[in-house]
Amino acid sequence: MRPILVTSALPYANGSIHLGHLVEYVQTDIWVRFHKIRGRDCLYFCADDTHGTPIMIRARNEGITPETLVKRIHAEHVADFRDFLIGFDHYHSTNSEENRILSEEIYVTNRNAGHIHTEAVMQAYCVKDGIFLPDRFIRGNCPACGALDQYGDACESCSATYSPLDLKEAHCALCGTSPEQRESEHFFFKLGDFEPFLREWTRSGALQVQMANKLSEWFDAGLKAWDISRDGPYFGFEIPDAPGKFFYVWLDAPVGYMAASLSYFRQHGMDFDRYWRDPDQTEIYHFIGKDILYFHTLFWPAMLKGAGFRTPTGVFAHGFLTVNGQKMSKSRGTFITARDYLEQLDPEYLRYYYATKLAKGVDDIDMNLDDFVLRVNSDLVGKVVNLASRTAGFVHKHFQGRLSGDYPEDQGLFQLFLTEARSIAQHYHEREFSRAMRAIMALADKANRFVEEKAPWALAKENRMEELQDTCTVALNLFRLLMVQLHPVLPAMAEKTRVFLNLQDMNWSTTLLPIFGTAIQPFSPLMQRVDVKKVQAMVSASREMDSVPAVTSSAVVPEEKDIGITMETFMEVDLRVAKITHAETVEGADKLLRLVLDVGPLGVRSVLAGIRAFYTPESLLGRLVVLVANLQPRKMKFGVSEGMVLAAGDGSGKLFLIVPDSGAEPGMRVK
RNA sequence: GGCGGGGUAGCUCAGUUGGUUAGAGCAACGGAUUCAUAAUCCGUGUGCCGGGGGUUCAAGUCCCCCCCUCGCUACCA
Repeated sequence: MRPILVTSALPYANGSIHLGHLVEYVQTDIWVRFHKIRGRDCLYFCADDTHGTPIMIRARNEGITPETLVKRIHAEHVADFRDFLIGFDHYHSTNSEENRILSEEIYVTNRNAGHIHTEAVMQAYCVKDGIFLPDRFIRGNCPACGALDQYGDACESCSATYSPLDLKEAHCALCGTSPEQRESEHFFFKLGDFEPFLREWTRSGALQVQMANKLSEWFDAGLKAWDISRDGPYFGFEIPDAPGKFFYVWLDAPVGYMAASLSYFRQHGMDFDRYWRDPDQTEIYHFIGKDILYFHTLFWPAMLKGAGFRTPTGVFAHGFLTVNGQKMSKSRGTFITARDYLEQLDPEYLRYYYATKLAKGVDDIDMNLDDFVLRVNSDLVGKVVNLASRTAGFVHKHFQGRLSGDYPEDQGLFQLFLTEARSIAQHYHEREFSRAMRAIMALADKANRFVEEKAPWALAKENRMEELQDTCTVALNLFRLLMVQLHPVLPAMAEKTRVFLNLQDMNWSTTLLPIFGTAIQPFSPLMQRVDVKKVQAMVSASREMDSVPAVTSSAVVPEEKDIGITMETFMEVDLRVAKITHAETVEGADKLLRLVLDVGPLGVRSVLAGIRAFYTPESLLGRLVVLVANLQPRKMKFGVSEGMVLAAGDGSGKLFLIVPDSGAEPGMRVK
């Protein structure tokens, strides 16, 4: 069996790891651990993706250097991964000497082979900030529909696409000044040179069929040269023989896989070329999100090919995570960071839950929080742990913690578990984790049925000691097999099991023979049930974190996403035109007026508004106002307020109601 | 608007190349049991398989149209 090298996509050093990222790291980690406990030579590498404009800007905003920012985030990421039991052999950084050397080598070799050309490009430049502005860093009004404050490349209102040059009243998203156009020489990687090679490689079995299909679309559209340079100042590596020009972050990001391994190989006196030059000696697998397929299945293999390196054996894409059936959302409290989770819950709950959902396809997976609690408690605590919990007591009470001297008659269960282990292993290998979990739980059911049938509690009463000990010995053996099979998913619990049963290890092969005649440790709970309250606490903690800067929404998306709220976020506020049908002062409240509003199809609302000082009830009757219709009802001293009426004010206390133009009807949506 | 994925029991999902009365886990309900972290065991499902057409001896499974939903995307990686 050839050694294998495995990677997960590099998280961008611009934000925290969240539950969406973890789908990938958990998936990869399970796969890696599976190979390791089967005795396969397997290494797992990853790194922080550290370069690019967003990092540079964020560091500038925080008044620190990009290096300092990147270092801080690195420490945070490493801690998150460690606590989620992600077992990297090495976690590196793209802002490293190894990465610079390799990036340069890949570039220079490709350049010398004629795969790089230059071309003048017109680009927006902000004089005040002193940088060229990526499209997403330019805001202005849509040239097509006039919508205000749109990005430089497309209008989120009317869907028009355009060049930032066409944007009206274009201004820098950072400082607000209007950018000027400057011409600049850019470097391009001639992807088209590699078309024959890529067409073949993508059909070589390295990709899932869905992904290969997607690629054929891109081939049909034609492969265009890739702009790989950015003008300084830019946080990244300067391009050799091109002062002031830097590698675009996506050029050196995947090289981070190599850099991480190089750093590790140097520390361990291992041969880099054996892995990265010779496809006959080793295998290389990349786990990625489906959003970054383009980089990993076109640019990356082409760059490697052009530089004389081997190409990956396989690229495995997974889908996105939804929570409660919807995209993660800060306002719903479902944008949950790794740390928010860890502060309340055990990482192995999540690892197991993801395992029950993961398969080899690219489908999105849903984390339904109610389902999460029920599933983990029922499967892990109720079925698996319970097996040990319900039998270990007898072993200690009656047999000084010793198992039977010989392995007893067990109705063929041990053998059955071993047979099943073969197909479970196959599922793991094929990344069909959900099938593996189902198969394991089916075995756990069988083991519990066995205990039920033998009724050890009855045997104890009837003083049938030998049968009692035998029953427990069988149950604990079966428990051991289950825990070995779950080891890739639940490494911490597997380790606790190893200690509990006094075993040497929890590897796959050592389970071929049953244990007997040995002593076990007293049973202590191997896992606590998921507490619903903790889940709720996690959700509300996440909701409170509204003000934190947005981070990228999937494994690696390192471009320009960090500015402003999205249209979707805005649309979550349901603003409606409402007609005041009744207004009155509130007894005992000197600032409030009670308004009764007609909101058309939404019915009638009673709202308490703090505008008594500026409006008399009589003056409001029949007027139109704007209501926040989906605000949670607020219980106040003077009654419940079912929404909020919008008013303008400068903070000094004076308020002016926002009034819809004539013609608007109650119930109309404001947008 | 484009592309892609979904729409199967209350929930999460399986359903191979179309072929016996459509399945699993969880939940629910009834019963048993009490060793166990109220765990376990037995039993219980008349589900317009999103809708409408069509192909076929036979369709959840193939073809066409439509609806809903999710994600991505917005001549760009």
